[in-house]
Amino acid sequence: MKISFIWDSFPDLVSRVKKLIHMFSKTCQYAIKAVIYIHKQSLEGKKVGAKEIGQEIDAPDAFTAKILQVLVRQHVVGSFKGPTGGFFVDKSHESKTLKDVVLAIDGDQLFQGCSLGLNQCSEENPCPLHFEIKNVRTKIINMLTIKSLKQLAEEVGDGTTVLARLA
Amino acid sequence: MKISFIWDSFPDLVSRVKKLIHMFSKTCQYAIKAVIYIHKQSLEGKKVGAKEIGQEIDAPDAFTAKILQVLVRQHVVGSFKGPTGGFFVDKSHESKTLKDVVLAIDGDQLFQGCSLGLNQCSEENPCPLHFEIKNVRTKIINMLTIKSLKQLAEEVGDGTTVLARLA
DNA sequence: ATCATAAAGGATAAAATTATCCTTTATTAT
DNA sequence: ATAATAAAGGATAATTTTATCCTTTATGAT
Ligand code: FES
Ligand code: FES
Repeated sequence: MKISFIWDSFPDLVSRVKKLIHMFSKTCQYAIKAVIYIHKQSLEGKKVGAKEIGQEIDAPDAFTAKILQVLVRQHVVGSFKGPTGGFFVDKSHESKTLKDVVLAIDGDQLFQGCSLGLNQCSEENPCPLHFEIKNVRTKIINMLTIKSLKQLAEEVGDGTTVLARLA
Repeated sequence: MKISFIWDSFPDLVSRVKKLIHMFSKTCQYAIKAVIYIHKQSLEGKKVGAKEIGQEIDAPDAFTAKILQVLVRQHVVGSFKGPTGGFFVDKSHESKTLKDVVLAIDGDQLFQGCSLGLNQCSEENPCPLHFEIKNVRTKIINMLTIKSLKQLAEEVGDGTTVLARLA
């Protein structure tokens, strides 16, 4: 999945400072997809290994394993070692949401930090975007909490949504 | 402005995959602040140099200069070389908004790309966040277009908002 | 015309993020 | 008990983003 840009062909014409900024870090995108996949498999009572997860979400498996370590420590998902081991979720993970996944991986900058990078978001000394950003944050938090991870897993299960795509 | 984390003190306790993800890249944060500052100075008919801009927005000035090159090429701001030269805005930049700044620096991923990193955002083959993300995007675009750059500059001018903070 | 100034541009360097590999530890099946 | 399996963890590498420095080009002041 190598992404190419039109301006890659004309370095001297544009020589633009290119970037691929998303709302979530790449690591966090993997984490979100991994957790949804684990939920999906847990619906059928299956535990899954890091390798399988990596393949299903189109992420490098060693890196996926690292991310899963964090998620286990933060109790977003559970794990067992050894044969028949793997990652899973049970009753104890029921209350977790995508917001918890994002917090575990990307931290709270998206929710709490100053969007323009001032040392902290402050009502007394606000940056130019401060007051507008609140609506955005409300929507983001809503997006990350409105549906349960189980629901999201079911949507993937019935083909309504997908965790990976080919070309 | 060195940011320290509580878990830096307990590497073995947490050894978390830490990250500082914002909505905008650091480069884009600089760009936004730089453009607002240029507008502010242009209100008083002043052109400003990259060095001064860097200092006012608390960004490295050589790096700020690079960012400004891109913004000039994208016609978000204007520039003149030589003595009495510098960066400025005039009538021809009146219609530009923060959205143009973000597009110039971070590209359109935030507005168009798949939030979970699938090769492209697609209605037919949507990722689990696809339908929810739309509301968020509407809000983000609103935030970046509701106020003119001139307005934002005036708010900084009268002290309502700030581009940098000390501690 | 010459000089000083400031942006433009090229080449590198530093830091952070993403990715891989290999060893250790826990668990299960035999 | 032993061997096989899979997560946990450590070390390191590749890539991308951020940052610096130095040279060239354009412009205005003298
Ligand atoms: S978002 Fe910048 S100060 Fe609150
Ligand atoms: S945001 Fe992922 S497919 Fe549209």
